[in-house]
Amino acid sequence: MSLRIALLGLLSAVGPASGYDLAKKFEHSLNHVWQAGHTQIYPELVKMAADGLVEAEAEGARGRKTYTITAEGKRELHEWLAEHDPSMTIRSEPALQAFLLPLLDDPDQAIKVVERIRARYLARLEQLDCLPAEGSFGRYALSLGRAQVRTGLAWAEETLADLRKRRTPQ
Amino acid sequence: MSLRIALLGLLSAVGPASGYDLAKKFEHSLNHVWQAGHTQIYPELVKMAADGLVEAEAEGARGRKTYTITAEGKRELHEWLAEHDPSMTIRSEPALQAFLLPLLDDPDQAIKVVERIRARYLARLEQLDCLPAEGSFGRYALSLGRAQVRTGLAWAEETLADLRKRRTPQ
DNA sequence: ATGTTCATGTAAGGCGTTACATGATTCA
DNA sequence: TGAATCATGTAACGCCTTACATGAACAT
Repeated sequence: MSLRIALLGLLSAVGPASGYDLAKKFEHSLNHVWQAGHTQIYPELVKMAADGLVEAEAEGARGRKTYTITAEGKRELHEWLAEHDPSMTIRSEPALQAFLLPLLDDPDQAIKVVERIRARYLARLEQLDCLPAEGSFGRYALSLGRAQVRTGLAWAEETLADLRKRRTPQ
Repeated sequence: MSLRIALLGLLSAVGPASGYDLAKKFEHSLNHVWQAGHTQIYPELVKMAADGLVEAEAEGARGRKTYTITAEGKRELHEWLAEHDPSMTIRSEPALQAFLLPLLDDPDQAIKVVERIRARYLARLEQLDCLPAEGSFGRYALSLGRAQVRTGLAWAEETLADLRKRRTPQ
């Protein structure tokens, strides 16, 4: 259901757009919040049009279809935002690897794992830092996303220090 | 694939266990890292047994089946931990709501949304604080999980302060 | 002419959620 | 006897990923 909401939110924020545009926006502005590729977005827009949440406008150059949010779509969006209790479901592969770390007897191996996690967080942080302020629309989510990644990075640094201390007790 | 890994990790850490046990462990120790209910776990264990990663032992009382990790299972687990580049895929409903906040013109409405997010993070933090040290097996993941939740909570507090300032400019 | 970007889709298969369904054991 | 807990599963449906497939327009 949240994919719909994300699409409605983008349409509401940036105005009419094609599936292609929305896929780009996803990558550049919602990336740290929700993920979806064009193969998920195109069919979903068709369903949303069938449900009256968006309207497909006349095709333009290169088969381009422009979608616009409807009043009904805006209503659904606002209702979700105002009423929906956000689920705390989490599936984090870095955290799963962190969970499994004690299985590695060799501290050097554990260090390698954490170094890889650290590199991933770092790359992600750089990616977020390059995001355009973008009319500052996504500012709240961006500050949350950045903080979360920085937290992951800090955890990695601390854990590395800890593991290195254990490796060389003296 | 990660569900398998999580199950192999638990079996490796706590020894032979039933699907029921594993579902409980999931809830009490992997909760902030990965989520899965018994309806996902039971069929997965059957598949894993077919793939030779675990062995189902004789049935006990009340139809209980005990699973043990095999050498092949341990190999897969260690390989994943050592080689797998963790995916950064994230789908966070709180963050999606944060993203959409600027759509609300009324600051009071925005405040309500953030207050609900804050309450959810707070509840989650209390839940984590009640977790048993549990032989401290999940210690690294727990510290990461706690830090992540605290970050979300801090974001909510800051955002509330910011929104309240905007509401009453004087 | 060739490569890149724009633009759209389908299909198969796996992962995840919710609802449904059953029955034994233990404790009050 | 009745309620709670232990213990297992199936089915339907929806969400997500990966791979496949097509073609127009534009820049070099």
